[in-house]
Amino acid sequence: MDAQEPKTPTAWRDITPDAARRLVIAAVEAFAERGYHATTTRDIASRAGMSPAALYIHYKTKEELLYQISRVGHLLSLGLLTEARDGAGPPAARLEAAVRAFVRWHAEHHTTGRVVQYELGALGPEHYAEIVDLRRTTEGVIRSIVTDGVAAGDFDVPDVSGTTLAVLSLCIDVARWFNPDGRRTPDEVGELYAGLVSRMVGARTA
Amino acid sequence: MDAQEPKTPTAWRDITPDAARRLVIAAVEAFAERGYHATTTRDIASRAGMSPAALYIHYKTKEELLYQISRVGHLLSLGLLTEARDGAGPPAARLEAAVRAFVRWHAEHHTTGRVVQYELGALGPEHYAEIVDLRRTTEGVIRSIVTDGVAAGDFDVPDVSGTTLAVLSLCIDVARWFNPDGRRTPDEVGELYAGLVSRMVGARTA
DNA sequence: TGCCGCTCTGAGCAAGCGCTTAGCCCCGCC
DNA sequence: GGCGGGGCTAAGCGCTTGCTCAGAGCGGCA
Repeated sequence: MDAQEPKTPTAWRDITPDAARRLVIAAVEAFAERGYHATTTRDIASRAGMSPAALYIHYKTKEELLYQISRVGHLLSLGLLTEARDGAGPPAARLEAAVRAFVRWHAEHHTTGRVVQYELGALGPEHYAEIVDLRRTTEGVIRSIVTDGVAAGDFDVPDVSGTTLAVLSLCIDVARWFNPDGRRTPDEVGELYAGLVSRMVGARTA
Repeated sequence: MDAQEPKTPTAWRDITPDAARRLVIAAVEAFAERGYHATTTRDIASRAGMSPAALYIHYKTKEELLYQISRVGHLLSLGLLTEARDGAGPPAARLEAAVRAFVRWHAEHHTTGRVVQYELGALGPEHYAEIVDLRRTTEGVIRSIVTDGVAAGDFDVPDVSGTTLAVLSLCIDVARWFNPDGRRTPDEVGELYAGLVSRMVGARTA
């Protein structure tokens, strides 16, 4: 377990002050490992190298920590997706690029991904609603690429809505099973999944 | 919410005595709704219509309840899968049957499925090890069908291991997003997914 | 009728939870 | 050189948690 050096994932680079950033990183690790409800504020604080009370100087509640992680995580992955959608090239290439980037992110940041994808039920009602909205947007981005492909005659998709759901679901679940000590690198998983998704939408082999 | 009649899912039919069965069903609902750690023994007991203390007559701990649910759930879905694998017909048909059954089960019993698939981290070490073993077996069943298809020249799968993982992942994640009030019935999702998986493995169109 | 054993309850214990408070340290500014 | 305020800690409050225990109710058997 000593391979886990205390690197700062790029996601949290611009959180200040330093203590606040250490707290989010500690919270991500703890939430991903044990789940939100099984994680104590004492655990988060001690991982960040401070006393339990110090947490409350930077965050009002434990839930607010989860909310920040969830918000930033969703915005980042949504950004990757929109970038791919707005890129150049035919729908097939853009869908592959989107899947590659999305999957790569969920593998690379699989701890954050786990929190983002599987702990949102612990959010308070208004934060939950906000996150659900982001998720709907995310789904919309993939759907639009699929729709483009169908319209262009490049894809063969009988059920656009269902297939979109399945593609998104497949990519999201990477955060659950990905193991950095496993056989595949994030890039390799992204490549594999891009190919699988191409087949799912019946993309014309160029 | 009154559409939720207190039916007895077939999975728990043969648990006796009656109170013990009511407790598992209550626990499945509660765990699926809020997660294992956010569920209190008082909540489970009151859903089952009894006092908190009564739970401990039938189960030693709250974790044992989770273990029973996890064990039975894994065995049931594993049974469906092996049945499909050992059925008649070419690999393509058997893979489709497996996916159809597995997905249908995870949609129909999506509450149980959620607990089975997403709460196993809360199991104690020895129970966890036992469940992980069942999961390896499950993966092996799908892999063997894929391998059969490749050997028969019916599938085009560059990466058997990775594709198997993706297929399993896709099916499992149904438990997370499936909504019984949504547009799709379990049968429809099973059908959709069987088609998508066929494409993923590059099955020869019969 | 008397007794046993199974099921269940009311009351409650020890531990751990999220979070608060009072006060200390220390750095920058006048 | 004094002081104000942000960052931090030790202590602990009020509450909930998983779980226990002594005893009540009751059906079946002798």
